[in-house]
Amino acid sequence: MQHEVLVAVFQKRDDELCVLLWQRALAPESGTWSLPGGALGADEDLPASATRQLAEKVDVQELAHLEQLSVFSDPHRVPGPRTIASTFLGLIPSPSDPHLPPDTRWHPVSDLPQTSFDHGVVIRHARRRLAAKLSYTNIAFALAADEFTMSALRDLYTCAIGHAVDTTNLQRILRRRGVITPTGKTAPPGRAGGWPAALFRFTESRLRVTDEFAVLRPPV
Amino acid sequence: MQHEVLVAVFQKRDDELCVLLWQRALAPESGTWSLPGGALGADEDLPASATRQLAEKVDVQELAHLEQLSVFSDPHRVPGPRTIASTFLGLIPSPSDPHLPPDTRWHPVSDLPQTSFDHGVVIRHARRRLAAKLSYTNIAFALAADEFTMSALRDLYTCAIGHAVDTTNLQRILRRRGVITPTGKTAPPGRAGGWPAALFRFTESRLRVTDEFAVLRPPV
DNA sequence: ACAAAAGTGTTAGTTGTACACCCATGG
DNA sequence: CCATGGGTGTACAACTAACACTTTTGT
Repeated sequence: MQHEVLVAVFQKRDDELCVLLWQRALAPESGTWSLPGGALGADEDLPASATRQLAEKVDVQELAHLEQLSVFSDPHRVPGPRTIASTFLGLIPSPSDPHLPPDTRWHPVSDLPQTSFDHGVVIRHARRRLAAKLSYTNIAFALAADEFTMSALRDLYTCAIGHAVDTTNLQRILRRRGVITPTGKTAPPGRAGGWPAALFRFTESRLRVTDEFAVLRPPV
Repeated sequence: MQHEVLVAVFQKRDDELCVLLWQRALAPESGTWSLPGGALGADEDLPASATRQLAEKVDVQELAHLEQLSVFSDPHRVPGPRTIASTFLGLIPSPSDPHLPPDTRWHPVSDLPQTSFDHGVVIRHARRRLAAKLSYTNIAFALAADEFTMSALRDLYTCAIGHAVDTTNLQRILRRRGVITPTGKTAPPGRAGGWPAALFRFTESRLRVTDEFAVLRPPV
């Protein structure tokens, strides 16, 4: 019984949420696109393995967040010896361009190529998890730049969550929760003019739940 | 490399949330209390294995809900050959008393005995997950009876979530979300008198998220 | 001057909590 | 007729979505 790790690595690129995939050269399912990953090593746990695989195979170093998703354990999920897959969600900040091997490419999640085995399901799971956590945690820190304008952050939320987001309300929510902090600095306006935008940063760069109990919260 | 399944099975018993544990007779860690589970079979996936183990070893048949928690993969989490543990949360409805082997017993989660290996961590994870899901899903269906009064349901929430819950508001929330439905019937009052309580049932008996987006919800 | 982009403010609606009050029943 | 406990209603606070208006800047 084998054990592999699969990571759905997301990054925002050109106003699209993208996922990192590599194209299989050999059978089975040659030509289809796979998630990065590989066999679990003898003396590492799953998160360590995921980090190592990404560093080794696709030169991804700047992983800002990594979390476990579910385990895929169908005895016949892949041909050959039985292999259990532990899947992960990985996030990379936006202005960063890791060096990729030639068979590896970023694909917009809205337009995926044919994926290998059950990897398409994994990607959908990961995307749902990301969208959900954007609304009650500070997880966006792992996709954003160190410093950013509100409109950049709005674009990030918009493409990651899949629908329009109001900049004003987004700022209100994130500031009240203490998720973002103004730096005091401003960014120069674009070439079309406009008010110089204030710069913000995420207060923390570790996952934190910011809206734990929507209802049935404990009494004060 | 071995792969085992561990299940934290919860039930409300006597106004206490309880978890099912069995006491190890042999080394290692003899005398400590363990979660039910065992090795993953060659031709079953993880949920099937969890269900089978419970049915075989502790005669638990009425599992109303089962979901995956995280995987414990520390190479040295247990002595002997390396064993990866996939953990699950299992729920059993309240008026039900499965036949248990002599070494197996229900333990209130507020007063756990000494647990084996990392099983204590698993129990805490499971409990947190349950408490969280009570507030945004209909997961309580798996702990409640077929029909119940609001005060019975309030007691269930109170002991599962760990703090007082207002009956009136609980009913309002759950009815608005369509989680519970009145049956029209009433229960006779207790021996001290009082208004006969209305009976309700859960609208669905499959997990459903009822409060997906607390904020940043999609436009109508 | 004008358009673009960001800041400011307001309104209205929803949701949840806390709490007071009313009513049916058994002793 | 009273205590008990469930039902009904209201007041209040918190939050959010939607959107109009104002201000600064580059062309």
